[in-house]
Amino acid sequence: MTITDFLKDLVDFSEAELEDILSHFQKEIVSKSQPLVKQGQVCRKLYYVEKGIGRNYYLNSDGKEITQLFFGEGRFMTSLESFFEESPSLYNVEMLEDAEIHSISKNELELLFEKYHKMERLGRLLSTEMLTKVVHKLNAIQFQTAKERYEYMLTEYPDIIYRVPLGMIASYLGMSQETLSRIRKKKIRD
Amino acid sequence: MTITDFLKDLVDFSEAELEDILSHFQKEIVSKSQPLVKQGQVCRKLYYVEKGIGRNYYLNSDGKEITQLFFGEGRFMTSLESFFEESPSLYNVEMLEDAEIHSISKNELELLFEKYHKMERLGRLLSTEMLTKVVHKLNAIQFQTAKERYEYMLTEYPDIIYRVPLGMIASYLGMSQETLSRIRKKKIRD
DNA sequence: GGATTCTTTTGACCTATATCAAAAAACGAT
DNA sequence: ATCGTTTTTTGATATAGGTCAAAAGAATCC
Repeated sequence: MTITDFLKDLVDFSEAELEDILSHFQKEIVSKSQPLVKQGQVCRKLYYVEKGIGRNYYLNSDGKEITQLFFGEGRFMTSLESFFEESPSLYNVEMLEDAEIHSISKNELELLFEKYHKMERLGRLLSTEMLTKVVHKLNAIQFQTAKERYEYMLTEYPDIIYRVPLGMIASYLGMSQETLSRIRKKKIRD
Repeated sequence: MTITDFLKDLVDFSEAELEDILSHFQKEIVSKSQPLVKQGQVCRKLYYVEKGIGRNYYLNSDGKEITQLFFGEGRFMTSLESFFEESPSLYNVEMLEDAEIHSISKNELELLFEKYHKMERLGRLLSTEMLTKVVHKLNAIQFQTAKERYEYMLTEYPDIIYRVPLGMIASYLGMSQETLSRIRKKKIRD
């Protein structure tokens, strides 16, 4: 879904508003694995994923990559706490495939929030959407068995699960790659 | 912190705006454990906690209470996904002490969002604040040991940790009460 | 199209944390 | 203060899922 359609769907902007808003976004073609945000930097951009899948991840104390969130097509992506709190990012952000994204800086976004009531509304809706998404994940992680978490992933992100490496999904679900491999194997048998 | 001060701090409303907005909130004195939202109901109210501590929790398949979030003084509280998605609540919501809260219905809130650009901004700020809070918790839960999660709780919610029963904190942190008890004991020794 | 690198699977073993059960301590109401 | 209830602690035991290491399978590249 193009960013234009996406914005229109969420809030009924006039053509003029929409044009103005879109003019503040920059289209970027980024290649797989190219870092968009690095752990430790303040992330000052918000991205819309038009094509591709993004993720944010961090390196734990053993140097292992832990994926925190995936961002599919038609989603806004950023290093959440860093962007909102202007704090050093806990995460790296990258695309997992060659991708087309649209970026806007925090400053410009703030200006748009000031300028348009409807834009502020858009911001609120995106925030709450992201919030419910994270709450769902928290539910899944907190008290479910590894198998149940995998099943959650299957229903919640069927599009993503077959497009990204197993190890990333395992870390996203809070389990080791070996465990996920074994669960998946068992699943196929039943 | 009173709701009036809280709102003023976040967005610079005029006196008239503030008065109008506050007139849509209802002050409620609720007693400890009185259910505000029940699992399965759609939660259509947002609460501001002026005095007391609230939580939402659910009963898992074994009938055990699992606390998902605490809401301290000066926080907005609701059953997040239920309120935003108008879906049946996964959680019960209650106060853990006799409390003073201020409630507003979703409808009235929406009207205020329509009416005031600044109100929409307030909604966005609250949403993002809640979002970063949940992201922090997710970080803590996903890949930390039980001990590390307890330490996270100590720094993030020092006010709450000594005011609510151990079992609730344990379930909030995704561990058994016994484990938390043992961790705490060890901590005291060092 | 074979060599190289990356990803997934499999097996053996280990550990953090769960569970169960019961004692001890703290709390609350009379 | 005392009885009953709730909460916390402690000990013994069980297990889900982790770690390590190596093999098997895919993907990528000159």
